Amino acid sequence: MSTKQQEKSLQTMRELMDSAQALFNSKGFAKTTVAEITDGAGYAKGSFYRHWKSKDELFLDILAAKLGNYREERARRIGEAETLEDVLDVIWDFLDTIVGDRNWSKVFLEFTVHAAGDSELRRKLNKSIYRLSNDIFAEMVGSHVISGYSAKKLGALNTALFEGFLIHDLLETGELSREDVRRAALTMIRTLAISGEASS
Amino acid sequence: MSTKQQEKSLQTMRELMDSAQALFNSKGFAKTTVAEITDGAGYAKGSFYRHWKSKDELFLDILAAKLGNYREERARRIGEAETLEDVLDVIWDFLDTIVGDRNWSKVFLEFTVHAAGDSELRRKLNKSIYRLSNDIFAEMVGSHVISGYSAKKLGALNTALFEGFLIHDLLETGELSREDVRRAALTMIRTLAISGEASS
DNA sequence: GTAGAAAATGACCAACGGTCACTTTTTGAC
DNA sequence: GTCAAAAAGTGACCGTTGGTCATTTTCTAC
Repeated sequence: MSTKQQEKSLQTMRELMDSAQALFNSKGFAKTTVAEITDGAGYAKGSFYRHWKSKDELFLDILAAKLGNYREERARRIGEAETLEDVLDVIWDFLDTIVGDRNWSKVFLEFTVHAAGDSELRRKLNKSIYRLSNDIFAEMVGSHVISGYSAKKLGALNTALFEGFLIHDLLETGELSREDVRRAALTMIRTLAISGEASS
Repeated sequence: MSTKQQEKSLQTMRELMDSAQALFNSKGFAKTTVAEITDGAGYAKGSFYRHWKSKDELFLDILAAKLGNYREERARRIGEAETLEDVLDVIWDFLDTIVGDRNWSKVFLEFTVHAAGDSELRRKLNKSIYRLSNDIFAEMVGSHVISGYSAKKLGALNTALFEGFLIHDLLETGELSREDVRRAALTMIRTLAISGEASS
């Protein structure tokens, strides 16, 4: 098995991924063409399909590369967290990391919605580590919930508020900062975890 | 000025809009082609572009038609609302109306994200009545906020939670019901409006 | 009945994601 | 060094799609 050829192949993939990432950032996922990606890295269009089955697969790879680094870090900090506030801090630091800069969060959301129309792709995305699964969330906050409210639902609500903020950000209405949302999420989760629902 | 011709033109538009709406519901916005829309109504593709500049414009028209009916109703009920709970009830009834059935809410979100990549389209969508503007929300709930928290931010948070739920729904993770989210929103808004933010 | 205007048509175009037969480069055995 | 097989790289090509436009059909006013 030729190490040198494998290395070359990996190098090409890295170059294409870098080119793609830069383009996704500036133009979004849908508006970036495969030809632009390969041109940007100095290859022909056909080369792209030696490495990925489709543009979607490339995106999943970029996503995995972007997030893989943070799993360990997160696991360690979760172990240290003692209060509900601590846990939510870790979670939101992770979410902030995911979206990084503004443009990336746009692309991220764009792809999420795009993936929803394709059950196979949707499955892969849900399986990917990006979405903080409700099970993990429940495990993390479960011991802090004293009201009897479902911990998994709390996780889903937290994710909903986060992803809703991505839309807010996307449409540039500019009312909320990331910090506003983070604090509001803490307030919501804490109230539900301690007192349960407001009676109507 | 020919009344009969105008009427015929309007009739054609209605037929095309009906065909489009059915297709959007079953296949989503992106995957529905213009040719399918015109075929479904018994016209040729070129006819479509006599009535709309693009598929995007058609969607905005459908949106306006779908929501126009509910403005009056909403205005009346808002006038009658006395407590914060009443106001949020009206707002969430309106939001429920917007998304109607599950499929339409998918399409709705799909288009929102699609529009984000085009500044002109984004402007039109934000201007459209679908997004409950934060100003209106502030006007509606302002008098019930005693904690000093910005009423406009409350509106934006409410919208974020709603739109985040659309994503949740889209990805079919199935943890939350619409009712769950509605109650969680009430809890969040009420806590922030009365007590302000949780201290961390 | 006829001229002009509006509605309807479908062949056509450019752009795109993806395919594939072909060329170039690399590798390992001799 | 030679050579054959395998991998990497190429770009012309395909099907689909949103959108255009010269042409035909239908309707209206007189």
